[in-house]
Amino acid sequence: MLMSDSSKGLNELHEIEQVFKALAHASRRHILIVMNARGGNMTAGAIARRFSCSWPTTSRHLRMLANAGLVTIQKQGREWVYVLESKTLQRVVGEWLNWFNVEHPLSDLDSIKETE
Amino acid sequence: MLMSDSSKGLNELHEIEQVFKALAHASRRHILIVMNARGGNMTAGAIARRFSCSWPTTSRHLRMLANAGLVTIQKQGREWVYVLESKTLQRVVGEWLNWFNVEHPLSDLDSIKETE
DNA sequence: TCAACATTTAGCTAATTGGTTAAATGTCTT
DNA sequence: AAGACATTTAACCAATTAGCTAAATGTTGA
Repeated sequence: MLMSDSSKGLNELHEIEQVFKALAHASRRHILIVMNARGGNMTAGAIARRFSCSWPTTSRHLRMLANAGLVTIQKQGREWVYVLESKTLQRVVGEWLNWFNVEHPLSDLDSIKETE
Repeated sequence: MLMSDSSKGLNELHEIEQVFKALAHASRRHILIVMNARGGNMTAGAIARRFSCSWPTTSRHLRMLANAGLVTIQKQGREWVYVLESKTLQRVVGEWLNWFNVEHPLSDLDSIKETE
């Protein structure tokens, strides 16, 4: 998909937003860790059985992870297989974190007016 | 402070929880980025002036960042200087993220049938 | 086609969060 | 001591979130 620099910037901001919101809840972080430990692929049922909350609640957590791009879904018959997208997780969080490694010239952000 | 292994584990979980909750809001991530760009030290006023929301709102965001250990406070006269703790940020988020780099022994369980 | 299965979606409520304005706390200057 | 200054805390309200139960969707197999 072609897009302008500013659209790309907005999309990146949106991605960061979705990812950090998804990571804000302990259950969702836990789901990612469990999926990772089990090789990155699990059915919804296998995930839901590991948690004490109801299936619909886990289902919604999974949807939020999917919206953030941290998992993808592959329907296989009547099972839905969730696939951990650890590359996306690494990229989005890692790149954000990297801002705090680099020396940034003051002039970069100094002129930006916050408007939120 | 001395503590048992399990207490240490609980404290680490608590730290992760606080940090990811703090990072869940765009304004708080923004505050960290601005502080970093300005060298890691800013007064509450200098921070608050950059945002369009009211001072008490920014003040609360700062308190949440402080509770997570991502900033510390140094009172200097009538000014409160906030200090970015980028080491803590790097350590907590980086170590969590690192789980998704490593091959975990549990992934051997992948071949074991889950449902029973 | 019917029933059992795997899972999500709908609809509701309780708890949490983020925003506001007004009052309070503590410091500096004269 | 008085008043300006820097900032937080208190109290309140609106929006969002996370949990639940019940109903719906789509799949498999007799």
